[in-house]
Amino acid sequence: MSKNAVRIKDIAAKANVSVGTVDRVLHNRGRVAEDVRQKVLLMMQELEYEPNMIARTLGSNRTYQLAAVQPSHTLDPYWQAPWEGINKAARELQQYGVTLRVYPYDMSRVDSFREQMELATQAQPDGIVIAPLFYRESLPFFERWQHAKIPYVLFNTYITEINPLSYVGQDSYQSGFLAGKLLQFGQTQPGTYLIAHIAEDIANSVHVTQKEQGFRDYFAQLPASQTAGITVRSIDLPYPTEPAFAGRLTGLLAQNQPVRGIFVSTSRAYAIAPYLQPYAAAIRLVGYDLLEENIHYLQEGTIDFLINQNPKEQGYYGLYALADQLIFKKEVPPLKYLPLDIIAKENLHYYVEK
Amino acid sequence: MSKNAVRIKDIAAKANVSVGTVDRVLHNRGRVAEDVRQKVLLMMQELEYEPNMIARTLGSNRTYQLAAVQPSHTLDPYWQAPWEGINKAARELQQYGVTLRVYPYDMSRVDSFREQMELATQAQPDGIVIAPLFYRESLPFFERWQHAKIPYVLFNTYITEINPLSYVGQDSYQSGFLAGKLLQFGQTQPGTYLIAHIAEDIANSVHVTQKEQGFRDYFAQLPASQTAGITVRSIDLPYPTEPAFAGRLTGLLAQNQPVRGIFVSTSRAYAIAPYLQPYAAAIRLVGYDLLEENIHYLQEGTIDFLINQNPKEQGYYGLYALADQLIFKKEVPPLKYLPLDIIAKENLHYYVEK
DNA sequence: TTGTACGCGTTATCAA
DNA sequence: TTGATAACGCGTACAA
Repeated sequence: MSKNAVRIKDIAAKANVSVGTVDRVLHNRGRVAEDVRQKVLLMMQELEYEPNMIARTLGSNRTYQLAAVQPSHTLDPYWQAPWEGINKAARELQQYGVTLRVYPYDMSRVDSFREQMELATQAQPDGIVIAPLFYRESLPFFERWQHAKIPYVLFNTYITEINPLSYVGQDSYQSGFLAGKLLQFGQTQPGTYLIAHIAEDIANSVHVTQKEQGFRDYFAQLPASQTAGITVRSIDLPYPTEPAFAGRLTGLLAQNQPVRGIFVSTSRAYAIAPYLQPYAAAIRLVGYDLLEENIHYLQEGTIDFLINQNPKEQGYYGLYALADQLIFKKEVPPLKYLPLDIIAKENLHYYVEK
Repeated sequence: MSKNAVRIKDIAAKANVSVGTVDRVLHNRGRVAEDVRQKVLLMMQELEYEPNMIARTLGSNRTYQLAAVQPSHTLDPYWQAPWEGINKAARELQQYGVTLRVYPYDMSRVDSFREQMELATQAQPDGIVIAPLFYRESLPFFERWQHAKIPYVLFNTYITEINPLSYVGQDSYQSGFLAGKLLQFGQTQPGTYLIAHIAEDIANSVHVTQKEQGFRDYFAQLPASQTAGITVRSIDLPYPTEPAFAGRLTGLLAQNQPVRGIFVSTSRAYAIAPYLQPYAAAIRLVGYDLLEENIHYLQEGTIDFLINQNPKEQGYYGLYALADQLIFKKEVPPLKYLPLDIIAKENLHYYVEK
């Protein structure tokens, strides 16, 4: 052991009290005379006491029930990754007495969300990680948790006006900005750049709005010499399976001013890719996330870049934020932005491996 | 605690022996009858015993002296990051009894390398992480370590023909390939693409050779329609401070066939950037690593992309590989490629923050 | 308000 | 070749 490990016992000796007393001031359990308290506190500072977390978790038989609320990973492929990240963290934290319960909801049904949130709340966990895709429906639960002093961590979707322990995720605005660069970079011809929202309820999704803002701001900040003849448009598309989808899309592509690039604001770039194949490299396509379908079109060349939001890491660090707070008593940053990885065909395999 | 945690005591009871005996078979300490040994082993399997690492490290007062050998972070800015990563890991591992000693060498002096390697070896550490920039001079030490059964982990620079516990770093070939894409992407005009080696002893550096190979292969795999009129050349430049440097470089830029892009094979893109400023965006520049000088030119626009080799993570995971082997008895993958992050002005701030 | 003693799961020592 | 038993540092009843 690091030779100079200061123990609770050392403080007790130096302060002429018992280890029980030191323990009480250490955890503010009360029942200790003020003057004694001060003396112990002083000794702790002098000796630079650092609690031994190993011994602490071994000694206390405390367990921590953590809850995770996210869209079902069996219903939507994107949510597989966060689910894995959360479970990976849970396995690592098992030896610290952590048990995890996941509450998956159907992201196409608000009532499913509310139902799972209610279940998670009823279980009275010691902490909650949540991807709050439904804005309005989330708020009342946050209030209840705040009142019950249950720490909760947001991931994937940021919601202002509330005070989570932490938010773990990507900076949507910056990712939109970056998408703009990837579409326009090296292109000199005039034409149209599209941002496509596929089956999104934009009004209820801060997320997508921020991406669009970033995307538009990229073009706005370009020098005038480069923006001449360039149009930026946003389009709303229905679910890819709807009959209207194909018609709407091909209509857009057949317009007078040629389309130079399309930025898909969600992970559904694969739905657009087949329609771009006839245009070969003439229309750039940038989207999000390493779904199997996206990977396919990236390798094939129709999708030029994918922006990876590190979904697995989002889940992983989300749960760890709770552990840092509850178990390790570390300071938890209120905001943890994960890097936006730019993935091209050539560096793809690094990401699919892990 | 996970209620059904099987303890050494449970095995002892089920096998009708004492915990001492179980401990002996668990660690192959010998001094135990073969039939008893088999019985205990069987019980362990039946109960699916998983050792409690927390209790183990608390009980054993073992300490682990680890050594790190890398170029001095005060002499070359690149090595600041790995140094930080190693130290971060060391801090986290402190409570597991890990102490770290760093042996920095002057990367411009072979004798300094040999000297520090000798010191590290003399200290008889329990494990070593090393960035072996000097190929030939490393080999004899690896042999000594192998003989002394000291596990060692390579990072940053891969050396074949030896058997380290693990290599942590980037895939040089792929990064060269990727650099090719970033230079050529979206460019249609004919011209020259350069790969510049600045003050590199290429013969003794597998590293750089692999980068060049990847770079050339990128252009080789392009469809013929895109490679017409394209030349790929490699150039060796002296130290940026040498008088010959500027002359050589400006001579290259003034040639008949216009230069479309330059790929700098090391972290010294900043040395070339000033000479490209007159050409504005006409010549793309791609390099490695987030050094302060590189960041400056990236923000300013002269450098288009930087490939980040995750140097901090290299150090961090390098040390952790040793800990996983020695302390946590986890399986250590022989190869851990870190992602090649593509960094543009727009996503820069994620990387400088962390 | 304070101190004592035992338990957490494992390692390590020493006696049998 | 075995089995008790005291550490490891801390939490926590319970007694004083």
